[in-house]
Amino acid sequence: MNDSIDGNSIIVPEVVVQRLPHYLNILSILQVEKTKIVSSEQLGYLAQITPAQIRKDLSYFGKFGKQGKGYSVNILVKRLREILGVNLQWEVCLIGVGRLGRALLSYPGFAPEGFNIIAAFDSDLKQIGQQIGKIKIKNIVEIEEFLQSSSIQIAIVAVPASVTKDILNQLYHSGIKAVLNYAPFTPLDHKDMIIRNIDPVASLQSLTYHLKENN
Amino acid sequence: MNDSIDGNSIIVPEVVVQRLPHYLNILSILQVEKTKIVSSEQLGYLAQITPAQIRKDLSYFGKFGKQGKGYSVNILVKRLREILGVNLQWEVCLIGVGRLGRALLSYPGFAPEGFNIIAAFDSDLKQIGQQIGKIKIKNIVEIEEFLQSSSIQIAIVAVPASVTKDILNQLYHSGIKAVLNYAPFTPLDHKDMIIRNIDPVASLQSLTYHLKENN
DNA sequence: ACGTGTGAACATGTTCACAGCA
DNA sequence: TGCTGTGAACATGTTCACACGT
Repeated sequence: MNDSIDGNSIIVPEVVVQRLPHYLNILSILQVEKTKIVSSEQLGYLAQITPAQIRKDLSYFGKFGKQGKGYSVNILVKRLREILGVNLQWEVCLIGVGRLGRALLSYPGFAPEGFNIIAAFDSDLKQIGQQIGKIKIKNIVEIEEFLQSSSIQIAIVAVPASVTKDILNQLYHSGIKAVLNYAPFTPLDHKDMIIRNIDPVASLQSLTYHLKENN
Repeated sequence: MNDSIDGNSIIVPEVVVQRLPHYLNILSILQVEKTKIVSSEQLGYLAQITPAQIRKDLSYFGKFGKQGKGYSVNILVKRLREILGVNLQWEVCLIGVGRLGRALLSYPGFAPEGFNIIAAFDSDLKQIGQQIGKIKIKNIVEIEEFLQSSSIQIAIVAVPASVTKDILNQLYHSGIKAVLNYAPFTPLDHKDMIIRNIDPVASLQSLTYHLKENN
């Protein structure tokens, strides 16, 4: 119906892709706990997702389960890691080395998952040339040249909102294919460049909507 | 059909609520630029949302537009701020004062939007008692008592994954109604407590799925 | 007997297309 | 005329329910 082995014939809904890291996360914990087999029922309970949805989601990528038994945790972890590309190492560049950018540079959660920040850029002359850990901050004007002689496909953007649009344009023209954007944004869609936004203030604002409602 | 003035009779889809901060963001910029009137067409272009969707989204809350003209930027900003509750001040507590927690404590983006971190908790004895800016870090075991004698409804959680579940339980029993969770999570649903997750690694992993696909 | 994998039923969310008002 | 507001059409996503393999 679908297939994971030959070139994907069926389009996997984006929502499904975004749930996979969550499944993988829980499965990795089960793996550490030496759990061998898990049913969609149990996994659903842990992930707070209906068992039917889990089975449906996984079915986009193949048949991983054993009828009457459940899923092998090891096999499912292995396959999900392959599917997500998490088994690979990814080089990432960081744009913007302000307060937030620096926190991201020293965030210890990226490297163990295969995301390695190998270059950082800023437009502030006071920052440029500084050394942070192994990385020397480069001038943003050099980015296009730098990216064209590298294989970096992912950028983490932590610049002020006012320049985000220009930066995203620049990244697009430099061949960046995926962006994790921390700026409160105006993401004019670029085909072939995927953007994920992280905006804590927007998240808080959608929370207060509900708080306000029931008082 | 719906109404915003009397007690809400129609349930607003969650996706709609989550788009409102984005609209507000763009409208605020227009306001600074002294734009008086905006059509759903223009707003849609800026927000990368179809005009029909914008009109539909707004229609859940009332009729803000003028036929043949468009929307008054000022009025729409004012109303959206009221709808989201962003016109109010919100007291927030922070759980976990590690690397990430400290970055959040000094993040300058919360206060201007009415989100004020007024207390911080940790379980690490080396942290407890320390002063960061105006805040003295308290022992996590005091949190239930503290929250019961306060009106804080929102918590920002920045603790290790392994203790997230316990913390969320504790917050729930202390009457917290909304959580911004930075931990890679296992959010066993608590009714009457809304959780928004921020997980940069999960976001990156759903990005690599697409990068891996076309190579 | 048990739990997966999946078409079909259902629910939710988006877009269309146009009536109605300034 | 121009653009909103909205029912109806359409598209996407979720759940049901059961056939099938072990």
